[in-house]
Amino acid sequence: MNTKYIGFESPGVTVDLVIFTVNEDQLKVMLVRRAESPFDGFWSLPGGFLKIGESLDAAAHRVLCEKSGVDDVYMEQLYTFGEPKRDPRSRVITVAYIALIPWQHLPQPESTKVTDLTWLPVDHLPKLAFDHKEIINYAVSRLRAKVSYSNIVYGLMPKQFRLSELQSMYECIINDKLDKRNFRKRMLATGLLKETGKKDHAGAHRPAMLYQFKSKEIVFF
Amino acid sequence: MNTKYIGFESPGVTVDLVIFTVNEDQLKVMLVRRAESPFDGFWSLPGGFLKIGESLDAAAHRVLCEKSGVDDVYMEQLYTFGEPKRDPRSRVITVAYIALIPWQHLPQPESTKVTDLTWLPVDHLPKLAFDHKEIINYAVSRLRAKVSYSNIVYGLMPKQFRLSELQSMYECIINDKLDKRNFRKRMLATGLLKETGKKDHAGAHRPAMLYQFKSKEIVFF
DNA sequence: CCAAAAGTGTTATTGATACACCCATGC
DNA sequence: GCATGGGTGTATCAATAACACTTTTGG
Repeated sequence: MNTKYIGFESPGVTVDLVIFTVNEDQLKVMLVRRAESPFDGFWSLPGGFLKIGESLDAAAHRVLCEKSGVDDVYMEQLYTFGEPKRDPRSRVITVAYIALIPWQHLPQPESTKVTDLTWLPVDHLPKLAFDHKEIINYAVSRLRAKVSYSNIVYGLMPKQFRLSELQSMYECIINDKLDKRNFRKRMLATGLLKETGKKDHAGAHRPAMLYQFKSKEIVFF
Repeated sequence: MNTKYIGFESPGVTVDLVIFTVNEDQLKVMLVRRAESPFDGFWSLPGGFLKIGESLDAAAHRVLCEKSGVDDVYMEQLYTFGEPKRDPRSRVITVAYIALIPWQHLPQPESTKVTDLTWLPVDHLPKLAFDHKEIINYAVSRLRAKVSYSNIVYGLMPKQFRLSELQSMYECIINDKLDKRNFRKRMLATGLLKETGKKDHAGAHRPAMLYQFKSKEIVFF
């Protein structure tokens, strides 16, 4: 207890992560199964208590690595949720973060029988622990908004990709179809992409040029 | 101390307010003088510890009322700052809020000898307590950005105003001149304003039509 | 040779910008 | 009657949106 501030008993402080990926043309979020009361057995956001001496960003990175096995992804603070009753046990405020991971970069894509971790489409979520659905909804709206005025999708793309893959990434997130020619024009006009020179023969048809982002920087349009 | 979470000693949690107003064609922020160590005598943001049972928004409103004497103003959560050493005494994380108050609505506009409260232009701040200058800079950049894609200036205008006053409000915030005809065209095109029918004879010359916002709602363009 | 995704330009519309003069009032 | 801020319209430019066919490859 923080003895310097008598009368202001400190709430617990956690970080919770809304980790997005896109797979099977769906925007999905990572959830972990709770193994204790309250909300025993419910899906919840990955999170944890802030450690003394640890910055908020560091705590978020720690949780990210623990649960996803990856680091070096796009992450930003989302919002801080502090309703008094959001945790029925005691006062806990949580600093929520958004993280983006390309599906291809995940160590174990849906493999093995990890039943305590899953990826669910954001538009069909079951009942979740605490106020986590509210947090996810807010994160989704932030992501959807930001996609339209920044190159934040960068965080969800693999190193190299076809323009058609980039387009369907946008389409998954905003849940709408885009015109192919206008999309390509706009993307190339940003100057943020470069051709790799390589072509992708993976599809069963005409090979596509592979592109990559010139830099990791997220810029606003 | 939160006995349920042994090993995760809780940091203190505060809210800090970046309260903006515009006066003398300058964007200003409210500062209060600290009367204790650390940073004794320095200017700092109004703030306070979160009380048990109090939501973050409620705490922010409480501080707002205490310091400004007004309620019912535009307020939004800004960001949560939690660097381990931001308070040299002990671990404190702070949830920062932005609030906007029309200068005309302030109870005591620079009156009396309140030497422990002041309004300073955001572009010429002295050294402040803690990381408060960083918080203000972030708040200013958020406000400047938001002005360009929302009607957030609503929060800084009195009930009724001339279009020229609205324009100079924009100009103060973005620190740039705007074209009068284009500005009026754009503002009226939003459909958010209505004429009051009244004319303002306060100036020494041709009276101006007074306008007001149709609703308190903040909308994005 | 056929199915499927890759790739490519032009036109129309809309919104943003630049710009200068007359008007109404208080003094 | 004059100084001052109030009030107005048009032409240009830039960005966005709509739209369909040919090309290349794998099988």
